[in-house]
Amino acid sequence: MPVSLDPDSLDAWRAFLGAHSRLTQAIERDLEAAGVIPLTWYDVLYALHQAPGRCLRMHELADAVVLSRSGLTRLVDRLHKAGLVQRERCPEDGRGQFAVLSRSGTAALRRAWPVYANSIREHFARHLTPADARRLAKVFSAAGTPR
Amino acid sequence: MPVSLDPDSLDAWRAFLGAHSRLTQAIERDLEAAGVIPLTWYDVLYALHQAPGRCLRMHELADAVVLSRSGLTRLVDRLHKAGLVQRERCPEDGRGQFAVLSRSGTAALRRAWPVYANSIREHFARHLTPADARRLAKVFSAAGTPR
DNA sequence: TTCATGTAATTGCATATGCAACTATCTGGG
DNA sequence: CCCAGATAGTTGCATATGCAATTACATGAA
Repeated sequence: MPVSLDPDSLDAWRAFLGAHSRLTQAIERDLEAAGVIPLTWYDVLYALHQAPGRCLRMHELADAVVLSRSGLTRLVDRLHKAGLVQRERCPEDGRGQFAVLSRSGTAALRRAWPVYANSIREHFARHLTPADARRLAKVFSAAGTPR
Repeated sequence: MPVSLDPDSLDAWRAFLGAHSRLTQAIERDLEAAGVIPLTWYDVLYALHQAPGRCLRMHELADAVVLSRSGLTRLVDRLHKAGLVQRERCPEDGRGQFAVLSRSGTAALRRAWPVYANSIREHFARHLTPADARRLAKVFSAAGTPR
């Protein structure tokens, strides 16, 4: 096992970490200021929106948003309390629960989108060329995935 | 204000978020398994290590690791309790505190580095060409920074 | 000098999150 | 059928973090 790392890769990693912190803070600030749902809520609702039937099993949703099972349970609790998702028992598996995007959830997603899109463009996309964007999407889809 | 975002940039953003979650989890797991300090501790000690005199004012350190003042106060408390940093009053400003990297802190940093470097390479750098790494460092240094 | 205003850091409180333990259910081998 | 072991989800507990309030000090204008 090699013990070092080439300096450019290390620079890239450090820049990546720093950018993530700054970007999520900046975007959360914009969302908050506009009075729309926060980033983590958006991610969950978006994952449900993409899913067939606008619903997913709890563990699928946890994987989709990269959160622990327990973390997701409580996040969905909060979304449910806010009326943005419903919970449904799974008919084929008595242990299972579905999280289902509600009508209010869809509305919340739609209201947040212009703010979010703007914020992503302003803080993030603005710094990328079209080629960068494509390359970045490709590289990061693979990163962190088990070999 | 435009209301949309080109699809490639959105893909890049989503990939970026997902990659960050997966990568930090994977790397934390490796660090934990090897019995060395966690990522946030590493970041703080590294920032101190880079600084002239191996010490920084609390607010400089907070900026360096992108953490709130209160968050940093408590993180430094934990590092102090673990013996990895010392605290010192600032002679020119009675309100100020320095966080100073201790001998144990330097040792902890040195022990963690091979594990961390390996983990960064394995999970992250492995997916990048040298040109990617340079481009990425450049792009992310700017991202999230005030205009 | 003195006081109003601003800044550095810490603390109280609320929230978010993971791990481990737990409950309920499913599945397959006897 | 029945039970052992696996899996889905939730909950108790500990930790990490931000915001707002607080304390202590600094600075500059009158």
